[in-house]
Amino acid sequence: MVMPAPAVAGSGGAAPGSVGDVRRSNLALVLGAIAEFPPGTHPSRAQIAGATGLTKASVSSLVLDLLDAGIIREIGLNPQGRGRPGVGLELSPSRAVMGMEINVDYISVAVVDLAGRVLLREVQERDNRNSPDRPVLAALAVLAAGVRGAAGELGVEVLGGGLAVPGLVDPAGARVLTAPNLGWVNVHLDLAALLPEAALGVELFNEANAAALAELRHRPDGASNFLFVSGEVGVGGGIVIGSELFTGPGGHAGEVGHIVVEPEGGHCSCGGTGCLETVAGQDAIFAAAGVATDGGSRSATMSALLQALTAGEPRAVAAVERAGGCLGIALAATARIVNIDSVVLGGHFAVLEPWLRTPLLNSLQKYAPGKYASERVTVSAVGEFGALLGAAGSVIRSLVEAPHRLHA
Amino acid sequence: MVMPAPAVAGSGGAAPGSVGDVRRSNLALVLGAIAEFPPGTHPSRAQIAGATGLTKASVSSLVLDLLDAGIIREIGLNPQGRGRPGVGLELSPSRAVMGMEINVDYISVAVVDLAGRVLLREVQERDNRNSPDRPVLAALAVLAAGVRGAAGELGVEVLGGGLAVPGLVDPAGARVLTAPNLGWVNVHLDLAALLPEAALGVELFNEANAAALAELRHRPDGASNFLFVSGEVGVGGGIVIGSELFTGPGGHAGEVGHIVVEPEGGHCSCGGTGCLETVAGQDAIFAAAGVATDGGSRSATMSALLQALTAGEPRAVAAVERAGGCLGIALAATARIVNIDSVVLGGHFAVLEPWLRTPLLNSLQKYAPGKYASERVTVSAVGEFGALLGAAGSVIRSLVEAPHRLHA
DNA sequence: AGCTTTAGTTTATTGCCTGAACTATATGAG
DNA sequence: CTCATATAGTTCAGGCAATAAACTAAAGCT
Repeated sequence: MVMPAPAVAGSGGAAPGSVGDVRRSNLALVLGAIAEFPPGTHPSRAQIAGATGLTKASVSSLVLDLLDAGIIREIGLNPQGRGRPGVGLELSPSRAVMGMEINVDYISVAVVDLAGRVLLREVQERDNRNSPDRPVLAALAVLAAGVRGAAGELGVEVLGGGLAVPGLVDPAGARVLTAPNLGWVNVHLDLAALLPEAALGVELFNEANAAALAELRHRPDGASNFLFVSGEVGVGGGIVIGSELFTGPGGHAGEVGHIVVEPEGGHCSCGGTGCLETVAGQDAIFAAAGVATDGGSRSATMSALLQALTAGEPRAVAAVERAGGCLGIALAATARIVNIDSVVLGGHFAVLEPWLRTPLLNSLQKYAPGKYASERVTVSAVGEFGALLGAAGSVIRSLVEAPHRLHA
Repeated sequence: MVMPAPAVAGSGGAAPGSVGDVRRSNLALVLGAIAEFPPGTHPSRAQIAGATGLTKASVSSLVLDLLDAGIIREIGLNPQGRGRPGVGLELSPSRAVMGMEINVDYISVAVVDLAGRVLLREVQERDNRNSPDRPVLAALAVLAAGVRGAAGELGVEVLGGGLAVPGLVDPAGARVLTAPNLGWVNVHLDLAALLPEAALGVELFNEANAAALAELRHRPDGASNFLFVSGEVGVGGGIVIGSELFTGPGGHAGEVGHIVVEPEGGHCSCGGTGCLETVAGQDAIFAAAGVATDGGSRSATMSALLQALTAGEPRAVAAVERAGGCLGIALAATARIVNIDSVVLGGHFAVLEPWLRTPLLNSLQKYAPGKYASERVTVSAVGEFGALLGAAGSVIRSLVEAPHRLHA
């Protein structure tokens, strides 16, 4: 069940294909095969040979490199009727990466081992709205250092990290171009300070994109093509195509929150007019539903909305129905442009799904008939920690795709 | 100027990376380097070595294979001041592919040599509207056979072909899923019959996608990321990202004609509501402008529209302005979803550009400020033969990317 | 003519994968 | 208990492709 088209020159450079590239490519192929085995099952070298098409001899040699680098380890035996049992292999549980998230109401970190298990997680409530970047990053660094220390005591080495933020990030690296709800514009982050001396450094992700990757890993239906819609204060999106995040040429694809859904609608913080976010963002829904309570916490307001919906209060119901209808228009456009037929609702869209679903499906039927089957409109499987887990998972994945970056 | 990230296992299969894959990858790398040199300049082996990063020895060996396969040939000498002159190389002018197109009002074929020169072209007017597929394909086969014979007399061998049709095609191959203006639904085409015994067979393309690829090849600005919008009876689109056609997971990305631009608008032939095509398709514009002449030819109606516009007739001007405004809404959505910042107008959008441009730019400013610079909204460089040339070019390109399919 | 410069080829070396033979370790039959 | 069988994993010779460096080829310059 492996099937990646093995590319040789991993690191995207202009290097021509040479013989050594084959080694790198096949290291990633073998490591990817190990990573893709179902959790709990530990493939043997022979099984990997079967899955990848490489010979047993090659796999043995490649596995040896990965063992030496400490990326994988041998674990137990796989008896199988007759014959010598295979030696189980798994991604090393003593190597890990750190997922980190900065959001409007909190900062959080998690340590995830290479096999994808969450070893530690810590959330700190913190009002980051309109807070400058440095103190936020300093607080995050303290949190990260503490968790990293705890991981060290468990004998786990943190190799690198991923940081998710609710805004557009510079795909090249360490710059947040705009994060309206944090009040950040073109902010350069000192990512290295978050995890000093980590072998792989820290990568920066858009929150919705990271959450989309977490969905990819945890989807029960195993979908490999979908749009993840993240409903927070803003409305974000992450497009997954062929089990890869699709970011577009500039790195900011999937901005479903700013698709025009009401040409004569209101102004948006992005400068546009009639964007989905002006109808279906949290603030917009709260206001339209009449539950906005300035000063109150966001989760309290959400509780009030849910209560109003349960009570069948017309204003609340109408607000959510309008949001659902407009979400449908945006998803219809997405289906036409990137030819996606599957949607995962996250954030408040997941919470409000019982009330949102029918107007959404009606809208999709009206504007993009036949493009989305109703069973392809689903709710997030990972919940509120999606961005955190996705940021970590993405770093693991990039290591799996280029293991030579670590020793070897 | 070469820089493709060289992938080893070209043919997408599950084959693991072996040593021989390096050879295939580098054959494509060398051939690509030759193909990308400006027309008229013929690179030497040494120049290719510099461009690709391979050593002179490797290039010599790879070039020998390509010469043996007849894909390239040596042509003249490149003196350069001191030193031994290099031997020029170019894609073989005695090998060619055939571009073919079926459209509403005509069928056409062209023979294009591997260097991209159009050797022969033939257009046959024919009313294919609501014509069944077999007679159309039979007529096309006759036209193709004639042109192929003429090419043979020039000493040119036709290796394969590409066929462009105005509808959604099955990415796997030979099926037209739906072509509303031909009246075709789920039609299987016997492509092999078009070019019997051609080494590479015949590939099927969507018309707008093929035209987008032709734009890519002929753009004066060298843009490698853009949306091509094809205005015909229907409105189609082709998305080019990183010099590659982006087709999405199902193969039908870029359907800009069916983005919702007027949520309370009219019904569309696709079953949707308020699609761009209902406002900006040729029939819609003609009707709104009051120049619809049933029975008259399409080009006569277009002339009437241009005359009305030049005369400043309010109804015609308003129709085009409305189309431009709605086109802006669709392009705004595209910018958000795939993060594209450049648009090429084709078909009637190119013809109407003088009247369309201002309302389009105003609309983009209103709905997606900052996403498209006005100089990134341009008119097609290839004109009406885009689909034809693009279909041929795409087949050449696939040969360049996998030269081992031919002899070698 | 002879020096310099650049193009292209030849040769030895290296790295990696493959295939086949070989060793290791389990189950099951007699 | 022992031997046949089956499967896992390793070792070793062979081949292919790229590299580096030396070498040959063909021009201009003095």
